[in-house]
Amino acid sequence: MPELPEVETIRRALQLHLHGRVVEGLRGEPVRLRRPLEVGRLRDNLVGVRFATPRRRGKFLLLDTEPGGTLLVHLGMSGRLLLVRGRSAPVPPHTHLALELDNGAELRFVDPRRFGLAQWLGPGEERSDPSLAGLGVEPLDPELPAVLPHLLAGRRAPVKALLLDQRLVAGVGNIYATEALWRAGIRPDRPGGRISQARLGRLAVELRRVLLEAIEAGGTTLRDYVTPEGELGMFGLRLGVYGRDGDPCPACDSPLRRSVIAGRSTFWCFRCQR
DNA sequence: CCAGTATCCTGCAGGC
DNA sequence: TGCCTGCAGGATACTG
Repeated sequence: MPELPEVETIRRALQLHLHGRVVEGLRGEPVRLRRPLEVGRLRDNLVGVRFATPRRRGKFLLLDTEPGGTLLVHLGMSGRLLLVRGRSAPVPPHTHLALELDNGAELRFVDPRRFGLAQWLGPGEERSDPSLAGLGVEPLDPELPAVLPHLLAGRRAPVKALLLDQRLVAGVGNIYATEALWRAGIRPDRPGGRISQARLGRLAVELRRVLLEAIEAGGTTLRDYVTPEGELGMFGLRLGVYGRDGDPCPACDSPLRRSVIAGRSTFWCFRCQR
């Protein structure tokens, strides 16, 4: 469920609490995630190494190690990373991987729906990894406004579906695509190639703004979002339209509508968005 | 190449 | 109370 801001929030927490830690042990089960979890390979490569500065690319976390190699993590819809103090804490269901750290804490990967991913990337494998190689522009990249018109040019698919396509823009998910389109005043079902330059400029600005605000707020809380420290994210961004079918539009009081685009729920204002 | 749909999973809320 | 349905922050393998 995490989108870019949630993943970035986790990355920052890991920067504080995982950076510099050495892996002393690893537990896991060979469960089928998006790709099969290769426990043996993870253990062989991770035990004894030290975590360096964590990176993010789109919704992926890249946990680099010294002297080399990377633990690649994607949280899918329901994945969480938890940093747990002490190893006697009860292990909740769907904990697929646990890294025992040299300060007595434990990094756990929990993912009930198993759409997520945890995989070892050896030095150099990052470039050849299929899901990383195809990722599009980072939406916080200053070049986004210049690039967005080219990405959408000639496309007839709904602009919302295009925003969700990680090969075009990497890191935008259902919530922030929905919110950015509302802020920009663009109907989510409008064909991507039929939006004026000026309005695409506004979309790029609003997308950037909503992502930055969400990062500032430490992500968005829907139901069960939890920071890596295991605390509920209670200071999440206040959403304008997502999940508010039938509620009055915060801008014009018209009842918000729900429709389905690219198989995903979309919320929008018939009056504000054209 | 592009657009649209089905599918992988579990948990939970709401209706009856 | 229980059972059933639909829905969930994602990505990808298909089909036309």
